[in-house]
Amino acid sequence: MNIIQKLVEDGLVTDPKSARGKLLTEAAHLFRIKGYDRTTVRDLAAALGIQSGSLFHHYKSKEEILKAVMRETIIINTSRLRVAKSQSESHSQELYCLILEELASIQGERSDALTVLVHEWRTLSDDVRSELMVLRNQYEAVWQETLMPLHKAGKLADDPLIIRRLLIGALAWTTNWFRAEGNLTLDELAQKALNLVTKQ
Amino acid sequence: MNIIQKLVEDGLVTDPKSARGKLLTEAAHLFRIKGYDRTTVRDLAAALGIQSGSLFHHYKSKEEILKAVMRETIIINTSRLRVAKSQSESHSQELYCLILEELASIQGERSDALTVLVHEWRTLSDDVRSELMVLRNQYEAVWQETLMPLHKAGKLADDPLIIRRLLIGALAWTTNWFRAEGNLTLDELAQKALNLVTKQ
DNA sequence: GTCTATATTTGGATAGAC
DNA sequence: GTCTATCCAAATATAGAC
Repeated sequence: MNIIQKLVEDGLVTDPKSARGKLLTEAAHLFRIKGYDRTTVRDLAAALGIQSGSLFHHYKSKEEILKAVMRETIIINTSRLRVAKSQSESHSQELYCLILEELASIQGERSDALTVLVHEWRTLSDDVRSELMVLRNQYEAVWQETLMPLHKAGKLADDPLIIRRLLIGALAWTTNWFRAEGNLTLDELAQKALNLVTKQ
Repeated sequence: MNIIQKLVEDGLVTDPKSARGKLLTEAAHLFRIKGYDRTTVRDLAAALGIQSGSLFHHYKSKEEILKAVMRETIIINTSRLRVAKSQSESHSQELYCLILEELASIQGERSDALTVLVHEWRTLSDDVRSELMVLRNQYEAVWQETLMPLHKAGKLADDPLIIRRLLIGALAWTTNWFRAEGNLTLDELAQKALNLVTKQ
């Protein structure tokens, strides 16, 4: 069974096939390409083929929609990281898997939601932001659990917190230039990023 | 004479002390902390101590203000890069200077405008974006003039285009975590970034 | 170069019917 | 769960006086 199906069954995320799920998918897409502020509730409703008033049956405000998009994205991606890691046999390989998985999330079919998460973070009200921060910290903890042992083994180019911070930016930015159709594959890119942060 | 004074005299940027210059400085600041879309012309006018209608004497639309902020930022920072490089005696040292200078721009007194440049790029209309792209390419050319010889000398961890792309993201992201008051200095951070992208 | 006053549009959100 | 109709607030931009 795939990750999302399991999370749906556990009641942690919305079923993408339900009305609410489609709303979130479409919202993520529009928020990504137009930006949250420039996406109107009328835009979103039109994309779903319904009237704007109908949206408020599902969420009580536009920000609630953004919050839901972000919350579910973090939950899904944290699960993806955990699964990706679990198949590894060494910490080095774990790190490669984490990098590849984060790149895949940024470039893949759920790229909309993850891009929105990065771009619209400051758009959130303080309350919502700190609520979501708890989840983000869990996501980052998965990285640190791999980076710290590597650092202790002397295999990291710098300390884990610095490495991760530089890596977040470098990987997130790929959304602005990497294209799957190009002559560089995702695996190759992940390998290049791994090379930069580990000692040879 | 400092860089900005020279650019003002050459008519390339607006004098920061003029009414228009103050407008741009304040706009950069508000666009950065609130985002372009959430900054209203009334916000901007209030911050300047004038009425909203008065803004349109200087620029004919809100987007023209954003465009001016970005245009001048790229011009100023391209000049800064060139000056920073010119003091170097080797390509390696040049690269260090470029990294440090870009970090300083992101963290320093002109950080507002540069942050806006990165964050609001997609906010621009297609026309304005391609107009500004010409200037951005000039900025990137300064980097490539240093990176390519280093690569030919076998001192770069990967090819110049990849290195620069990963570096852009890593450096831009520092705006989200680096604080000058912390125990890491900008020079140390620049050195760490340099270490990652060059072969030891 | 700034003010006042206002035109005009657009946005988020609500209420009640179906 | 969606529709229709609409309220209300907020936003960009304009016009003409000073």
